[in-house]
Amino acid sequence: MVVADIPSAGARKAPSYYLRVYEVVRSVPRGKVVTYGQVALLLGSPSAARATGYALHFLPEGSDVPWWRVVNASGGISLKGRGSAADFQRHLLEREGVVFDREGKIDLRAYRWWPEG
DNA sequence: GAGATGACGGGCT
DNA sequence: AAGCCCGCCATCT
Repeated sequence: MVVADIPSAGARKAPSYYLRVYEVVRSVPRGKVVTYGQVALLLGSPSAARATGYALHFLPEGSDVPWWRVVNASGGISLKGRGSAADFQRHLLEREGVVFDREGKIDLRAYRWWPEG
């Protein structure tokens, strides 16, 4: 499924949770990252981390949403099971200057981004 | 409306 | 440190 296929995408009322996830992710500056749970928190649903990941799951490649700037709470990449995809995300982040440690994780204390600051 | 899904998170072992 | 388990959520069938 692609973003254009999301039922609520054309609704005039409040954007679906998915669309709001995209908005938050789009605001993450280059070289910075946020976690799934963090996005959920910013949207007012502290426990919707899973739904957040599910939302990015539908993102098409040509999207203007920098999905690769979203990592899990451990500072690691969650696209396991999709092997190449995980490597791709890491590549995109490194390209922005994000450094991974030997465990394949990044230092959230240094890269985590919050709105308005 | 019930059951299944998934790029999560936190706690416990 | 690495798994395993269970709770959470928005969505899809």
